[in-house]
Amino acid sequence: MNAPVSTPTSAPALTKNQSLVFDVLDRADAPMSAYTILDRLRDHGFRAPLQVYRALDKLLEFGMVHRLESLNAFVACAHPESECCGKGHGHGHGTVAFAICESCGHVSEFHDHEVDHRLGDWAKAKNFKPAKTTIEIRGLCGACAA
Amino acid sequence: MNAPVSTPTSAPALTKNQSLVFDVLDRADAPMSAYTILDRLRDHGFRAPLQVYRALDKLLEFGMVHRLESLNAFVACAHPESECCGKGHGHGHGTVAFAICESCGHVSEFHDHEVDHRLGDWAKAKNFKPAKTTIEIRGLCGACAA
DNA sequence: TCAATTGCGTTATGCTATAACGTGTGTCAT
DNA sequence: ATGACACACGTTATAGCATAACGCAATTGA
Repeated sequence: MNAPVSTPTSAPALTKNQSLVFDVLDRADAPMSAYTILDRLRDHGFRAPLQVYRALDKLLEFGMVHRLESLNAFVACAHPESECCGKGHGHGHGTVAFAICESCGHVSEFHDHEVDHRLGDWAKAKNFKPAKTTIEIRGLCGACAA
Repeated sequence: MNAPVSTPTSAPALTKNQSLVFDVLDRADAPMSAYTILDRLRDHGFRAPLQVYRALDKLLEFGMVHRLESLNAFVACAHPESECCGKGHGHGHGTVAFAICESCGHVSEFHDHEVDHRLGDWAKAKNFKPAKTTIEIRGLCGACAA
């Protein structure tokens, strides 16, 4: 009784734990640490960090969640349109960048093809084979800077 | 007897602890965690993580060391030429990017003005005020990919 | 049916980072 | 000089992030 359950709607079928973790992240308006997610899910039977980390690993693999390296925290992917962020099966659309407001915590996810291109060129010139690229801008969002 | 000691040579005068930490990083051929640095310096009287973290904080502030967010580790700045990386007093030269080999651990530090420019444009358009930008490419270096 | 795979739960542990306290030492305005 | 201040330092304790290693249950498919 622990296998993924296919939903009427979208992409890869999520297990119960994966759904719970994703829903928490998707409803959040700021990144959450694994332990914060754990606390949110105690009422649903979560007791240990591994339950969260295992779900997160899968969600990351599915491209439904991003990890913010500079925060050790996680966010739901902001543009669920089909194969969002690179691996799914489809094409994805390259590296995603994040602008993180240090005041309100809000995160904007965006993509810049030219940036991708420049970093790709550098890699090619150096014979470096990129696996995963992290771009995170920390600062103040428009609302908070005002 | 705990004040910075001015050296004949370069930039900001470092205290004993700061020098020790910097030397360890500078001699390393891969990023080091704070705790690894601590272990390297036990023989020099280091006993606690804070001794390392405090030194690192200053070295980061001086722009002599970079933190790799995706690794929770630190490297000495690769181009010590004068005011390296942004804050010193001088101008610096914008955001630095890192290519991190997941096989041999080697880190290449580089700068791409166009990438800076594009990210700056995005920020301007969104009215976002950047404070610090992280760019890290993980993958395989030329030598290891071969 | 049986082996392989995957998800799950639990306990224990390890790694990363900082809080809070007190000490000593230089600087400098008074 | 002296006292206020800033800063580096040392120590203990604790907080926060992540994974190892064990075993069980269910699904899949040869």
